Amino acid sequence: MRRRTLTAPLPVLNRMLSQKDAAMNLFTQIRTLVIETLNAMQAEGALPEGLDFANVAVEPPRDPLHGDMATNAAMVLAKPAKMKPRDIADALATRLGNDPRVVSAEVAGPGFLNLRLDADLWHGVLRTALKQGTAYGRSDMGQNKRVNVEYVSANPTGPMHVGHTRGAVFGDALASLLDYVGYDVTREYYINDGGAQVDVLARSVYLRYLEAHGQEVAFPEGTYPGEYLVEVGAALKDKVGGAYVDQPEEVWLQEVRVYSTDAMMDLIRGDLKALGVEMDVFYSEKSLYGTGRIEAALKALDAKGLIYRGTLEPPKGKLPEDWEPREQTLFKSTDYGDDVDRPVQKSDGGWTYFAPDIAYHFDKIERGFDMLIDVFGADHGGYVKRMKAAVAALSDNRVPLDVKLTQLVKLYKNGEPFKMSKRAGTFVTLRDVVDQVGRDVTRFHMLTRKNDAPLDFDFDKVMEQSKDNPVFYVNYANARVHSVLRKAAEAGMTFTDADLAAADLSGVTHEAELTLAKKIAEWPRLVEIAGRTNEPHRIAFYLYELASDFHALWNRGNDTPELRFLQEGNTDATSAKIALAKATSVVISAGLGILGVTPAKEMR
RNA sequence: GCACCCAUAGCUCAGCUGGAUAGAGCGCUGCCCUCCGAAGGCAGAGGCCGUAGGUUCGAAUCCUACUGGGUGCACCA
Repeated sequence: MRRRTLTAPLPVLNRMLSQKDAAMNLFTQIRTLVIETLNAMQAEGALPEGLDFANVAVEPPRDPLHGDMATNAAMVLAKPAKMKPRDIADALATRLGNDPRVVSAEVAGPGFLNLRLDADLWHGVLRTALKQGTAYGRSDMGQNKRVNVEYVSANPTGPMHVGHTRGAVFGDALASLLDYVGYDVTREYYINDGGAQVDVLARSVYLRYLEAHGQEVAFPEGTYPGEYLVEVGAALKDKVGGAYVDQPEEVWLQEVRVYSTDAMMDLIRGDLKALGVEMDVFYSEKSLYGTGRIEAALKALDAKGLIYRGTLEPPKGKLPEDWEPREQTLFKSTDYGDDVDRPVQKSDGGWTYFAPDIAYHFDKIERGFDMLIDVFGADHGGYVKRMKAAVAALSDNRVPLDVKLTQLVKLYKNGEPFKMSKRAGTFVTLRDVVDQVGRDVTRFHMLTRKNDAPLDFDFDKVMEQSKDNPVFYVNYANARVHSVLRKAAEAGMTFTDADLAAADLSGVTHEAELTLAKKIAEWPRLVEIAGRTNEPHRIAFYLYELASDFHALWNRGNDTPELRFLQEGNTDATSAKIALAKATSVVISAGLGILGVTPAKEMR
């Protein structure tokens, strides 16, 4: 059966190869062809038995002049097969050349095999994109595994600021990306409402409450003087009247804590909404206290012999002033790759912040997730190892935890650094950013950099309508497609995607057109790479390249009328050209959808 | 002192589970356009991928050691 694939007619081949790969990813299709051919070669004795084809790759060549796709098969197999790479490559080339999809197969360099593919394959890609719409590129790579993406998790002590914004956008895009490649994704926010910072919040709100009662108040060190608490204090006054005035903390602290965190979470939910982020779960840290959850998690670790009483060595090189040896309850995280064991209980018997975090991740494991992802700010980098250790220990290495760190956002205004200072009140919040530049621009721009690289955000530049601005450039490409569709309709030509998918595309042959089609063919592959690496920024970069190829073709139309999408008075030719344009738009829409950006149909 | 992240063109950055002559934008140089297919186009110069070793048929990519930057380092979250 496998050998027959070499001589089977094209439609049969396509059907056979497409079943598993859903026919969407041309690269995996061709890779399958290569593997099948290698199998056939083994059966014929042209290759020794027992070779591992896992490292055989089919990739786009760096230089398009080399062809459409390249495979490293000969080089990877040369050693285990005890053959010369050229010999394998030659034999493989001859056989692949017999496949109707392969126009030419040439050996190059040290043993690369460069393939040129029949133009109809690229046309097929366009048809697939038009038929499947924004589902084109979806993958079953995730096998419906359940993944929990925890992101934002800002302390409920104030509005979200720019740093949170990046984490929110990144986490949200990552979650969408994973959904797109076939994971069952839960978006989750961990509310840090259990620690001492909530007491600080409560006291700050209390001061605003007194202020609402006409008292003169001062905000000592260690309280939050932010204006945003004024209305919370006033609202508290409306609720309880003068009940807490001049009362000791025992009377009001618990109540005000709850009241304040609720108010802050309302604020944060509003911020998230403004950014278009919708969480599936808000998980309260506080809910872990006094419910036995923390104790249960630590007991699970204890059962594995990972909890003990001990005294840590002082950190070398930089001894804290008030250092003194202290016996604590420790988690033996060094068994799982951490540098030192970590305390879970303070000397006064209370939990450290790490304890509820362990319990929280234990809870995620118990909820049955196959994979966990935490998105933290880069300043929490030192926390990664212990968290991974805890998850590894609690799940017996079954549940992988990937921690993604987001680097700083540096703000600029017209090229000048924009200094932030909480004291001076120039504290830039998520709302400031979204209100000024809009949700889409914010989201896209936040993803134009790898998560662990610092990001420049210039309020003016991100709004610029020019090629220099990726947000604009990508949207502009999409707008141009829709402009063509509108113009075509004015000229009496309207096309549904089904019309376009059924159109005769044999006229789409120009190099600039095929370049664009090939870029569209790369989309499913790119998505899988981005999904595998948990790197949504790759989507943004790809979209920029796709837009660039589209604009290049568009510009060619200025000099070469045959390359214009709109061919006056020629419905057939126009439908083929527009199929290409619309397929581009489909991919842009799919990509922007993952990033959480609304594709623009026109520029204003 | 230790750990983690980073180091690629003058600047800001991409670079796929290791692949061919390392890419993009800005800036620079030259040419073209100033046409609503508009918010420019085309071309060119520009690189010891921080340094030194190692693994490999093959390294910007993996390993080791350095150098330089960022972050974090017991009872704060």
